[in-house]
Amino acid sequence: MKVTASQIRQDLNNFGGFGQQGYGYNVKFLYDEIGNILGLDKKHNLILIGAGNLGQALANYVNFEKRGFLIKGIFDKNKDIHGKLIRNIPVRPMDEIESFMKENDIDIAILTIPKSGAVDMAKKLVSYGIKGIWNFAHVDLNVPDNIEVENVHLSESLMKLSYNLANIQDNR
Amino acid sequence: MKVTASQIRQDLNNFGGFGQQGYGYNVKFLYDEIGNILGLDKKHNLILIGAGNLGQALANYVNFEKRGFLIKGIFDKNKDIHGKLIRNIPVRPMDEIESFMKENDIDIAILTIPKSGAVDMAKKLVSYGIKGIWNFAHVDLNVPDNIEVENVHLSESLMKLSYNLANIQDNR
DNA sequence: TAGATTGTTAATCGATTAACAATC
DNA sequence: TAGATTGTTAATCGATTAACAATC
Repeated sequence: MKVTASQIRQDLNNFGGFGQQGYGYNVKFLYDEIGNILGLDKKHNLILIGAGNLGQALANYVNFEKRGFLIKGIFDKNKDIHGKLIRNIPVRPMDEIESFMKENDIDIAILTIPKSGAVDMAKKLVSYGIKGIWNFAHVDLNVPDNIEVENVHLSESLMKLSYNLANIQDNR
Repeated sequence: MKVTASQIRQDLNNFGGFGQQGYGYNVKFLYDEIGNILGLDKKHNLILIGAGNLGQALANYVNFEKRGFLIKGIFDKNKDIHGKLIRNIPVRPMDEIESFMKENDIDIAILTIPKSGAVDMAKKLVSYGIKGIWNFAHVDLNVPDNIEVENVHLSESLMKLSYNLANIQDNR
């Protein structure tokens, strides 16, 4: 993973001591402890905004559920797919988001809509009481400090690959 | 963007001077120069390995083409979708990858297959002469130093969001 | 006791920030 | 000339690495 032993010990020590000097780490225990540090012991109810290819891909990804991230509702502005089931969850119209959030104790929204509508949607979600946004739209959202935004900017990732490809001979 | 003016000037200075003291930056010129630094002036031919929801989402994303990343071939192991057109590109069986790569001057592969097959596929791609891999499988690939790998590990991203949500009150 | 491994302090390195010179 | 803005050097900060103590 290109991390030194020293780095791992330092990192772990920010959260406490999880091993035994001279003996080692209990891998299962350490794994669970890291999960707790990351907050994976807590359950989250999510909604998915935007049921395009990317949204559907995320909805179908089972491993998130294993980690306690439960997709409760799916919303899209396209009328043609309203009622369509994705992993047994019906696609709902956008104007039901507010009531759905209140009834289902939602704290995270996955944003997989085009960037044109993303900033406005983020504002609305905040006003409805969202706590975190997993943002796949290619824009930076402007939200209050107490709302967590985690960006997945795929175009930036691809440009990083591009840069590294163009500069291989310099690096190595 | 939570970057200071000083930081931007330092960063740009690693590549040269793009502005005029006392006057400012020519935005269009700077934008193009940054594109050149990132290697966006170069064209790349890509193949997509794995035509599931995520693969299809990426194939349908037009903006990559604008930046010079052209998806030339799509491959999947599922026979049922062989021949299916995604943005006018037919899905091909996996065993055609090698010959296709040679005939079409491919330098980047997008890996959107389950992690079980990803490590082996990466090895094969390297042996076929791939230069870069955009890896969406939830594993770390082990490839030679001169091959660029750019990882998009969505589960890590979600865990970061989880951690930040669990620790908001501490941070702010 | 010797070897191995984690915890913790100190040294080193690199990135960010601040300050100021150069220039329009 | 005054104000504004970039380029560049120096100071500060934080993260990585190295060294060693503690412990099995």
